Amino acid sequence: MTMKPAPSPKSPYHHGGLPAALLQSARHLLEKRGIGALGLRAITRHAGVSATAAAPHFGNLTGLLSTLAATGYDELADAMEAARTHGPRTVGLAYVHFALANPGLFTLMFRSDAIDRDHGQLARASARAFSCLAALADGGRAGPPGASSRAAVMAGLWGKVHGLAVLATDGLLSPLVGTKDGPATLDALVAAALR
Amino acid sequence: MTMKPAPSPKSPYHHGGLPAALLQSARHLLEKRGIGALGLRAITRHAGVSATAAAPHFGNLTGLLSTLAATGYDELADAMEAARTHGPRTVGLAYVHFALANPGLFTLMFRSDAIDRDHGQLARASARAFSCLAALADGGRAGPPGASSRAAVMAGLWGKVHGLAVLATDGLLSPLVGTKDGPATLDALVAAALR
DNA sequence: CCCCGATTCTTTACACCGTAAAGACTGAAG
DNA sequence: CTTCAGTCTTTACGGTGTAAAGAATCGGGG
Repeated sequence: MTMKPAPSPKSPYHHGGLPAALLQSARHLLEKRGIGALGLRAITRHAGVSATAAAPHFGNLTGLLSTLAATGYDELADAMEAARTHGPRTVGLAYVHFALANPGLFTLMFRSDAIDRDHGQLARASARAFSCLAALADGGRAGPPGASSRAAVMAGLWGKVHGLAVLATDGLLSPLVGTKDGPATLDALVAAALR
Repeated sequence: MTMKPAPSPKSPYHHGGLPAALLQSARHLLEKRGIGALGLRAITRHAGVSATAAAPHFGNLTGLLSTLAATGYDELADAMEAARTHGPRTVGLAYVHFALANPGLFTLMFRSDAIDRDHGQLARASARAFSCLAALADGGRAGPPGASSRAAVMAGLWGKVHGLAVLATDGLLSPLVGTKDGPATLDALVAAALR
């Protein structure tokens, strides 16, 4: 086996880590200039390669963005699993915190017209993230008095958490912070709403 | 005052109701072919005018889409106000029902990178729709034992309703219907989750 | 060692997009 | 009748995603 030769930045051919570099450039543009700046030409330009250099690795723009969204779902699942050790109530907070920490990526992960939900890597990663929520819903289900179906409590929990995340990242919750007798920060508002 | 001459479809100039016709074409394309098909050229082509005919009325594509989104917020506010007479609990259902009945329009209404939230007509209409939810949150607030702040119950209610609407229109809730002992239809799932 | 196929990356080209600019046409007011 | 403001068309420009063909490089089998 040959040691990886620490990609020399001078050679124009065989970049060495182009896929990772493109994903990094895409994520950088996504968070710095918004989702509207996520063009194939902008990404490749930022990575210093020609406009069609992504095709051998990702096929087309949708493939690249789907792979990027997959890494987002992986990170989200990791965050939720880590939060589960701090008690089940904190995993909803972890969901919203991930969205607020990576607003562009979170938005991309739910842009069904920009990504391909059948993309292998993306399908696997999103299934893992969603199963975290399902496990949480099962755990939080009380005895038989409520008698809500598994699907209903899952939808209710996911809906509330996801809605708060979407509204918060879109800035639509900001008018509610700082109001009289209300929470002073977005985090506090979300935490209070999740009770 | 002169009677409006019932726009003759033969004269190429002075269409008569171009703004309304363009909005109708846009909405048609939006629901039939998805939000990705909402291009200025596609809309004007469908309306039978040249590609730049929308500029005098809407300025640019963002202006047209913002106006379309404004009509969506108006319809949503109407639906919620109508539902309020059937008891406060049904207005959340009205929110989700509107999203499911007009998935493309609902998606557009929250695409902050495709519309201009400062657009006059849009800002007015969305403020009206959001104030309906605020009123609902105020009405549903129980006595002092809960002691949740106004902002917190507003965020919780809006978040849950909006999250269910978004997940449902994106098809992410469909895998939950028809499961063992679960609701058989999307509507039933949403209604159960909103309890 | 050499060569050859597979892979990576570049250049070129094409169709499409949003929209700025300038011209043709129309309705109405003076 | 004249004029003017508003409407719609044509043309043109820079931008996009990506298909196609060529140059450069790597890896493995003679």
